Amino acid sequence: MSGVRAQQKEKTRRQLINAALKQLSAERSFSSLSLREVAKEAGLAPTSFYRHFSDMDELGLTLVDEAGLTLRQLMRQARQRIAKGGSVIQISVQTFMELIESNGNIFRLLLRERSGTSAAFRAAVIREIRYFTMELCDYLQKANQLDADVAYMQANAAVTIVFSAGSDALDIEDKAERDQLAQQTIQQLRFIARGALELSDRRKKLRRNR
Amino acid sequence: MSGVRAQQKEKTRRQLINAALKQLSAERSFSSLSLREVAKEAGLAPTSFYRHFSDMDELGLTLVDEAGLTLRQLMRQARQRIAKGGSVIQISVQTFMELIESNGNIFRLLLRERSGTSAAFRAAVIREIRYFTMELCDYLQKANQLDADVAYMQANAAVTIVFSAGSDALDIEDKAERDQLAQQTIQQLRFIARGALELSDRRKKLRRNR
DNA sequence: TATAACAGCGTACACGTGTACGCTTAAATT
DNA sequence: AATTTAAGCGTACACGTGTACGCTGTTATA
Repeated sequence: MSGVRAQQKEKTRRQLINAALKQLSAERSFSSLSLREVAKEAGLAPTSFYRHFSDMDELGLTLVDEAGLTLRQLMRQARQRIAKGGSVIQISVQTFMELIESNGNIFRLLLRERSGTSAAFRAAVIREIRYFTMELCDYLQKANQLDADVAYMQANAAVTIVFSAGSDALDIEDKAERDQLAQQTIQQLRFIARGALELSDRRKKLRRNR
Repeated sequence: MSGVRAQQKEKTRRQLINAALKQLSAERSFSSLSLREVAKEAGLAPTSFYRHFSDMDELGLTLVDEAGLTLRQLMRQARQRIAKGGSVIQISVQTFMELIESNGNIFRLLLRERSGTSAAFRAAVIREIRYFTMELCDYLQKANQLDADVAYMQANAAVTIVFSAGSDALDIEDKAERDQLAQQTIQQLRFIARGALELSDRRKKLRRNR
C-alpha cells in the first residue's frame, strides 16, 4: 500500500481540474467546455476522463467546491487583516478585489453558474454563497448588536453588491478604473451599513418606550 | 408594393423570436439553443433561418433589444403608479416583481448574458441596464437633491439589488416566499436610500460651514 | 512469484451541429 | 403578360460530440 498508484491518480485528477480551470475565461463558460477538450488539455485520451469523473457535471461540481474553498480562504485572510486594525469595509473590499485579480476564472465560474443552466450547479453555488453570507451575518450581528433579520438583510445586500462589483471588475483592465470601482463599492456598502444601523436604532428606541 | 410579402416575412421573423423565447427556461440558456431547434420550433426548415438572421448571435441581440423594450415598459408603468401616490420604493419593487412573473424568460436572458460568454451580448445587456440605471439616477438626483455621484452610487446599488432579487425570485414558486423576498428587497433599498441621504446631508453641512 | 486490479489508450459508432447549394413557388416589378 | 426577386425546402457534407468496448502495462495484493 505504498500509494504510488493513488498518488499518480490524484495527480492526473488535478491535471483535469486545472485543465478545465485554464480553459475558463471571459469567452468560455464551463458548460461550453467539452469532455474531449478538457481531456486533451490535460494530456489524456478522451475515454480516460471517466477514470476520474463520471461526467462533466461531476467535474463542474468539484470546481464549485474549489471555488468555495477559495472563498473561505478569502474570509480568513480578510479577518486576519481586520484584526490588525483599519476600516472593516475597506479591507474586505480590497481583499475581495485581490482575490478576483488572482483567481478570475474560478470566480467567473461562481458568477456564471449562479444563474446558470444546471440545477445542481446553481444549488451548489448558492450554497457556497449562502455560507459566505451567513458568516458575514454572524459577524455583523455580534459586532454591531443588530437584530438577526436586520443583520441578514445587511449581509445579503452587501454580498450582492460585492459580487456584482467583482463581476464588473473582471471586465476592467485599467487599474485606475478598478480602484474607482472599489471606492464606489466601499461607499455603497457604507450606505447599507448606515441604513441597517439606523433601523436598528429606531427599533431600540421603540422598545425602550414601551 | 402592397407588402403582403414583407408582412409574411415579418410574421415568420416573429415566430423565430418567439420560438427562441419559448425555449429559454431555467434549464436552457440561449447559448445552448441550436439554430436547428429554434427553426424547428418555429416550423421552419433549418436553412430558412438564414433568410431572417445571419447567425444565432444576431437573433440573440434582437432578444436583448426586446428585453430592453420590456425594461422601458416597466419604467413607464412604475412611473404611472408612482404618480398616483404611495411609497416609491415599494411600488417599484412590486412592479418589477410583476414583470418577472410575466416575463420570466426574457429577464433570465438578461441575467445570464450579463455575465455570459459573448462579448457582444454582454455589451448589449450592460447598455440596457446602464440606461435603466441612468434613468433612476436622474430621478433620484432631482427628487432628493443629491449630488450626481451620490445619486449614481445609490442608483447603481439599487439596480444591482433589485436585479439580484429578481434572479432569486425566478427560482421561487411559493408566493408567500416571493412576497417575503420583495419585502426584504424593499428594506434593503431603504437602507441604501438612507445611507445616500445621510452622506448628502453631511456634505451639505460641510459646505455651509466653509 | 502468481494473480488481481486498474489507469490509460485506440477504435468505432451513432448523433446533432452549422451551412453550402440548387430547386420551387408565389409575390413584386417591369 | 413576362420577368425578376426572394422566402422556404430538401439534400448533402464535414465536423465535433459522448461513450461503449477491449487491449496493454504497471502496481498492488495474495
